[in-house]
Amino acid sequence: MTVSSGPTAIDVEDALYTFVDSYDRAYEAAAANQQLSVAQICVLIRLDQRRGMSSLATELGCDASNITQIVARLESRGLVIRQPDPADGRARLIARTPEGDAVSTRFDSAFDFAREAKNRLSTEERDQLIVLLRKALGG
Amino acid sequence: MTVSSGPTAIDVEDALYTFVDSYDRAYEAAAANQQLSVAQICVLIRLDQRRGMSSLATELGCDASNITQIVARLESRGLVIRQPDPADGRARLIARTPEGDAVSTRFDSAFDFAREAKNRLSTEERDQLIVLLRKALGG
DNA sequence: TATTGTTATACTCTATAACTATA
DNA sequence: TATAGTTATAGAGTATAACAATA
Repeated sequence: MTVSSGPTAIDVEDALYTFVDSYDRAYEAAAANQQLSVAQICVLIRLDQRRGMSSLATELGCDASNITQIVARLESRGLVIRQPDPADGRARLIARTPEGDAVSTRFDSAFDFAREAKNRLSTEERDQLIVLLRKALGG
Repeated sequence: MTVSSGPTAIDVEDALYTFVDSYDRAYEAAAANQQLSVAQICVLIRLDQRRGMSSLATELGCDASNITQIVARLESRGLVIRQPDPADGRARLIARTPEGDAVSTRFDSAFDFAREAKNRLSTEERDQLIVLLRKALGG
């Protein structure tokens, strides 16, 4: 009876935790790199097309009043603007300003974690990883 | 010239984002299930052995004053206690109460995301996933 | 009536700075 | 002097409730 020295020496759950934690820390660091919080970046990068607040709240899984505040801070920094929705007098369309576009682009450059992870794998390994992650997620 | 219909039809970066996002949401939901924030759970589950505040701050990558407040809230809910450190008059040792142990255990039950992910994979697939995640992380 | 968004409020997370007590 | 922890403070994230305007 011997103890395995292969990959099973550590648990999948540990490996997942380590990876997720690293991902999250890198994401937060990249946001901080642009002097933005994760919440602010999450809104900003979802504005490739202008859109309403409620769809943002739904997609991000938070209350609409939360989006109001985050957008207000982004607007006060000149990264987004609120426009009236010609099709619905109640709604506002949020759009990135040119400066908001620039910050969003710089964030994409700064967040290199996923790109680097990808680059460390061969084409076959990438396919394997996608299959395994999808299977692990179920549904 | 045909378009691939295999796993490469989606990107590794997308798969990683989806997985991490699902993991994070499940973690937060499990914490909320115990009426605790993620920050509070992060402290609570690291108290299997009693320990000082500064080591918690270092491990969690935050300021000591932050730990002071989180511990104060956990203490006010009866989940941890602050004890004097017999070996260092400046330090306090934080320990879980029996109720804190119970909440920590219930959190472990509630957070079934990683366990479920593991259970969807065969032994060989688990080994593959560990290898790929470690390689993707580099170093 | 239902929906979109805002405002007021309250609690939590978080860091910085200043502080006390001890090493 | 350096370290462990606290307190005060301020900005940000978050939800709930009440609200105005519009559909």
